[in-house]
Amino acid sequence: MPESEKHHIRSLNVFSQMADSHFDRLTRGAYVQNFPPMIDLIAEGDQSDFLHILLSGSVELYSSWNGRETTMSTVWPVSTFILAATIKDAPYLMSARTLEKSRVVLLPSSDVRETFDADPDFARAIVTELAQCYRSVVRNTKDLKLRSSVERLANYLLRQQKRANGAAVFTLHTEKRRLASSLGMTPENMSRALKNLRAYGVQVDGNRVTITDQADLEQFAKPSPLIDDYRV
Amino acid sequence: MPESEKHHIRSLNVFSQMADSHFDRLTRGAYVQNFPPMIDLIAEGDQSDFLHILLSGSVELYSSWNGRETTMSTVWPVSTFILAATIKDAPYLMSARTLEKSRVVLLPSSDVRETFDADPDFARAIVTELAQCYRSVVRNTKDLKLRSSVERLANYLLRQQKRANGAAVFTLHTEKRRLASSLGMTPENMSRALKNLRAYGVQVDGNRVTITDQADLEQFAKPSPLIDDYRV
DNA sequence: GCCCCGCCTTGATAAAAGTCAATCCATCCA
DNA sequence: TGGATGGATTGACTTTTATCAAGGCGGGGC
Repeated sequence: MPESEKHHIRSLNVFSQMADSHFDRLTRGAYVQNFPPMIDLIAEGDQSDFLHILLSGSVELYSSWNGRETTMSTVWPVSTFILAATIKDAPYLMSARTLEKSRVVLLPSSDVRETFDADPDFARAIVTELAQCYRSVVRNTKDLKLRSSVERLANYLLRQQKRANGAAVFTLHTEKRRLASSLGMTPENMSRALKNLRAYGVQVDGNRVTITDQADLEQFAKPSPLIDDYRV
Repeated sequence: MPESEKHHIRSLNVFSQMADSHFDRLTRGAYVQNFPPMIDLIAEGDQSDFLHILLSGSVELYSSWNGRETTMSTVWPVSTFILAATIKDAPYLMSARTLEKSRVVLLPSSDVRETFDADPDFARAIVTELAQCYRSVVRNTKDLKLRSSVERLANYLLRQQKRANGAAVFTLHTEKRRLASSLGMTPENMSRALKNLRAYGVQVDGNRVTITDQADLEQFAKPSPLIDDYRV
């Protein structure tokens, strides 16, 4: 694994505080790989042999049941994914596929668990990361159970807008069909939901979104820090 | 805090492996309290000053938004709840209320975090517990997004049946309206869903459930270990 | 015992969301 | 350039789920 990329990974919260010696040992067993788009990295049910770290590109986590499929979340660089399975040494609950050409680091799960036991700073970072993941899923459950699909979409747009520094015009970085799936609706329903939001000052052209009436949209969406603020 | 109850708590996975000295220090700052039914222990948004442990009774975790409310999960003794907020020193994402008369231990969050840093065995146990919680929520999300309400109910019944050692007749320990909320539906819809399941060999009388055609129900519900097996 | 209250159920209706099919449109590639 | 491909949209329709209102039923308190 190239030094420059080690450096890149080192800056992740999970690795930033740990001892050099432990980090070196952890990355010694690691390897890096490039994948084309739409390649399955992980199938749900598999044993979790590696902790994955996405260096570039993007990865979709999804799940299937009875012929249906749903997007659970999308991973952007640089971040780890499927940490819980690694920690518990249990089967993956989600599948993962690349959306674009992606570069991924694979850290043997057993090394991660050993390092966890050896390095308190690493342990602290892992547990914080895991707590963060847990809280994300809880917020997502609240979004799903307490809001209608149009409300979920409206709040998603507001969150994306915030990530774009609050600009009135911003771009969707996700295919609409995937967005629909991750928000728990069909593409058709999502298309209509976007039309409904015109009444609250939302204009969409391709993946370019313009919010013409911020106050109106917010009054409709009623964003809450306990659901929508990823920092909480 | 009485010795007998310290002993009780000690048997929890989270505390069983840690050093005696650390356990003693942790429980020194703890206190125990009895609560009547339907008392709010925690309001979402509050700062997480204590890690809670339920000794007896039962506690409902719920969330609200825009005048709506949903049950997130029900806690049975003996277990901790709202661990992630304690670890992250962040506001609670869920509220908690007693359902019955309940006995609860309160451990100051700062003590928990200090002990985490001091005791590697405790750290290991906490991270395992947290990973378990995370995976529970992920499974719940899959249940919500991939299944219809009748399918969720059918699989819930099969899970409860398994907990009752697979007996054909078993009891629901949750009020139906709460069950409906936790499965993401209205009480009316749940009442009809139960009627629908008669066609697959489910008979319900009060909170007494009889499964007359196991194979038929399973063929309909299609339970999956990656959604329904809490051990995975 | 009897009344009240809260939960559960049922029916009628409405709203939300999904399905199916057709069309539009941009992009990629031969 | 032009055809093929796949996503996005739209319309018509069905299914699922929620809402509102009315009864039924059972347990607790007087």
